Amino acid sequence: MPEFLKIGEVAKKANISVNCVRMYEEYGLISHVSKTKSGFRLYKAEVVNKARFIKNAIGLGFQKSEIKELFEIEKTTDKDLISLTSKNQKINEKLKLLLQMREALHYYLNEKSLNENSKSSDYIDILVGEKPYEF
Amino acid sequence: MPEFLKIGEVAKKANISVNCVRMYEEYGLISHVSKTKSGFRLYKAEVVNKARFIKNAIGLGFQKSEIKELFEIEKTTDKDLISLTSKNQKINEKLKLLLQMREALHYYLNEKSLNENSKSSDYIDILVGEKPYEF
DNA sequence: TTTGACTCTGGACTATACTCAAGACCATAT
DNA sequence: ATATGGTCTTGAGTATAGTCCAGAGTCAAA
Repeated sequence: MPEFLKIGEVAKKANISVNCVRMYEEYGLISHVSKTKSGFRLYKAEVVNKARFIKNAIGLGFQKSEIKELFEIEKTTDKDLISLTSKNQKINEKLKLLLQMREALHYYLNEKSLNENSKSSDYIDILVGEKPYEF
Repeated sequence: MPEFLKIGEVAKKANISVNCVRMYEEYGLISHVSKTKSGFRLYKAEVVNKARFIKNAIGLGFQKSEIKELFEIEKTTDKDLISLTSKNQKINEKLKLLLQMREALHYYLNEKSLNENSKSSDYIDILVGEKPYEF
């Protein structure tokens, strides 16, 4: 007999608010398996991972509509692989920018503290992509 | 004699709206070097990169306040390396999630289309991090 | 010198993703 | 049985990052 979770437990485990869980459900990103006779939502344990993922993806600038699309990819026909590769492209663009940011921080944390000759403007240049980081 | 850009040129090159450039400036993320006697803002060419970066960073879920902090890192004393490493941590978390998303998509794009035995639920499991992707 | 494109300031409006509050019901430990 | 805390629905309010508009001034080419 599977143990179901009430909304508060899901919220706590996913580290989001109860209202937020309801919002995600309202938007069709997650769903409950059943309700108690008194109307309490009951969720499968997997929902916690999904909810946490949604929160993280939103923190990465994805919109709920995009996240919904990601969840529905398994239902896509072979024909709309275009939208799939466009998502992959978007992810790669985000990755590229994050790596650029990380390189700039690493430059600042390592090189600058060791090398007095490094100009402080180099950091910003690497950060915004004006100067590639390569050493 | 350096060529300065008017706000419309910055906006066009950075692929954002004129209003957006003004918002970024108002928030202290960018600034103009001078104004024409008639009051038109004049920007250095580098501002374009910075504006594009700001837009991208916002698309990655960073807030303008965080981006401002990133820009001000060069002014930080050696003492607040804590906040620096926390930023690095945040970037690494975002990278991890993006890689997870990319792996799920790759799984869907490659494995699933070739292997009829792959379950469609595997994709979601990899996507939300319930099942690591490793092959 | 007039036309059309650009810029200025200021303020209202929008979209997205929440948060908070009210009033009522449910669950359970003491 | 009752107090405490969780949950329900509905609806209003908030934060962030913008967009849009009005009315006025500016610039440059025809």
